[in-house]
Amino acid sequence: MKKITLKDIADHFGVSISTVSKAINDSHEISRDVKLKIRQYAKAHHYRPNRIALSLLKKSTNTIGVIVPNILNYFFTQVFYGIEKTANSRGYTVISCVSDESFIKEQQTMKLLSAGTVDGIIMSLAEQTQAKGDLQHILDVMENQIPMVMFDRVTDKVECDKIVVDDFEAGYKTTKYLLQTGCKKIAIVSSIFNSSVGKLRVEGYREALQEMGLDYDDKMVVKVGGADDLEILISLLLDSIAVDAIIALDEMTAVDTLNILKMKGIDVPDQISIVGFTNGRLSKYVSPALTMVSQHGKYIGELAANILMDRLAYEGDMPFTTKLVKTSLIERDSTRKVDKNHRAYQ
Amino acid sequence: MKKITLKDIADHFGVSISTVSKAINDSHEISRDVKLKIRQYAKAHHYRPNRIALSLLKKSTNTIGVIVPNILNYFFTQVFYGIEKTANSRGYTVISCVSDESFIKEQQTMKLLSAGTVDGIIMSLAEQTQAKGDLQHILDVMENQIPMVMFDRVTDKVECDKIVVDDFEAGYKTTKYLLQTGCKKIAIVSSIFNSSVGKLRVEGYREALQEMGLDYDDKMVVKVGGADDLEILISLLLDSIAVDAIIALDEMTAVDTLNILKMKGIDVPDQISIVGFTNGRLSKYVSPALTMVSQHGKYIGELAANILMDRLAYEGDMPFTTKLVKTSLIERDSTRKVDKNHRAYQ
DNA sequence: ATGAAAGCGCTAACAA
DNA sequence: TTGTTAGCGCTTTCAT
Repeated sequence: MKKITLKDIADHFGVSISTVSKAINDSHEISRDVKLKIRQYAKAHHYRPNRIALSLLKKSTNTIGVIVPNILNYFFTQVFYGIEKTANSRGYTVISCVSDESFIKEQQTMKLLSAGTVDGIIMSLAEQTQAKGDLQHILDVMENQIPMVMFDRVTDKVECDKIVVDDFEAGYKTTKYLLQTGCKKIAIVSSIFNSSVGKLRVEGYREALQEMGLDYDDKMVVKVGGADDLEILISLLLDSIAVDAIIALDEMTAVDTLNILKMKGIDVPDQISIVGFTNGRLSKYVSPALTMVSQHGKYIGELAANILMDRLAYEGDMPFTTKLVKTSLIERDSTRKVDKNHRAYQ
Repeated sequence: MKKITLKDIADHFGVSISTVSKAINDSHEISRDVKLKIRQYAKAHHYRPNRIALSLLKKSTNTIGVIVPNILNYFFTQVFYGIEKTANSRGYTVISCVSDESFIKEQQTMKLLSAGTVDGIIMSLAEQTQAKGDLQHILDVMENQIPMVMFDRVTDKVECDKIVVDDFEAGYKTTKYLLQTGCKKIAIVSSIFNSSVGKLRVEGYREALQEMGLDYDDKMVVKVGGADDLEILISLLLDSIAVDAIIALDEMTAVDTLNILKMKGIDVPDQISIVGFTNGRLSKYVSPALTMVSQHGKYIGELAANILMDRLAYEGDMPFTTKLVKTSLIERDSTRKVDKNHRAYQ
């Protein structure tokens, strides 16, 4: 059985296409019996109005496009999950694309999506794009009047709705927490030093140190690139400075760091505390279970989808908003307990 | 700037729409200079042909729909990643949907996708659908001439291309391996006893036992539902039988089981070996690192996408195929080393 | 070399 | 109550 259209039904009953259309849309203009037999026939033959034709006519696709940098990253998976669920519940379909942290792929994808395929876009910038700073492809989309929500990795150069994790506060809060547990020499291991997110966390860290009258030392911020050997970098760090805490800016690095320290016979958290970013699936299963910063990925996804769909539904203009989502520190066993006396001074 | 169409360009130059269309598509019918100025103008104004209009005309959307039961499950994330990458490289867009293991949601999603939105579908059945056994919605899609590839959780009731993990062999191989390491009392902990996948693994397990002349005991197969407390179920198991190996049918359960055994002061692997299914991100980070069965998710995704797109590109009919993808056992530290003498007998 | 017209599947204003 | 027509944006014959 081929796909059935209004025309097929019209021909079958010898009526006009518009009669069939009206009958199926339960118009009052159509007589009881005609309506009945047409609807019955349509149901029997699994008639479904062609969404493409509808989209062309209505100039709206009921579809939103999502571009995430890396779907294998649990944070983005969670965001995507939140988006999909929310969009779905409001009758939208989701086209999902992965930029794979590549500028070119992001650019191509934006072009594709802005060619009438989606009503709006939710995205987080690829690392390469952030490093490069070329955002023309995104500005083009905005000029095309396609509403967009950016989350997590955003940029000031584009005016649109944004949802950002309060990464500055997260860096600040985490550092403060470690200081409260009595740590003094806090290092950072970052695999995302090119992204806004990574930079903000480091700034928050810096602020917390400064507030306590501690010096910021560039050597304490270890940058790990794809090809680098984390073990060597950490060894170098530990050899030159008596570190007593490490903040890892992503989950994998946190776990890797933990394992490296364990291999070196260093006790966690007695000798060195570890806090990791992005509370995913790994952290609670390693031992000691890692204290982590949760970014509430699913919530961010829901929020992004709702903001976008609200804008799509709203006639007239809405000002752009930027929502700041706070992180939560999930205390587990890779950090010492907070020193009560010390805390009293805060 | 609003979205620009062929008509806008035609009006601007006082030519016909078809001239513009031809110019943009670099037709030889159009004169050098007209072509040049039109193309230039189009580029300057970011003209992009409307994909929806194209789809309607060509009766093909260059889009494939993917339905996975649970995107938070790393296996499915991997498959999705493979699909997205492959589809993209061949010029296809991916609409991704999550059934959330729900029959209703799967049904709705199928309807949506089959309304002309996609050229083909890749899917894995929701657990509820497998339990219920009602596949009408899927048969409808096939009747609508929409090519489909099912992977992992498939069904005999639908004729289409399929990719299945050789779960029988995986269960068999895993059991055999444990026997070779000297284990005799092997239990299974399953959270997916309703799915074809779960059943096949248990059958493979059974076969391996039988081959060695060992009895299959129903009590050795522990079924964990969502509300059940794994710890209690494992305690009950261990109290009644002197188990020396446990096969966990998903990664989370494997890790949970490991932690429960450790808490009970049971040594892994000396007292009890553990093998888990689906090699994800957790397994290698826990200690002892878990021996796991890898299902090659990304590869399955690539394969599914290629099979589907090959079929879409092919004129004339192709017979349906079912590919059986073998699993790999990744030996780590939660199992004993294979007993060489024992192996000699195999 | 350029344009007119038909048509993909559908809805909606307007006629009958 | 039913039908005719136009049009969403595009390509593709078939004139001109």
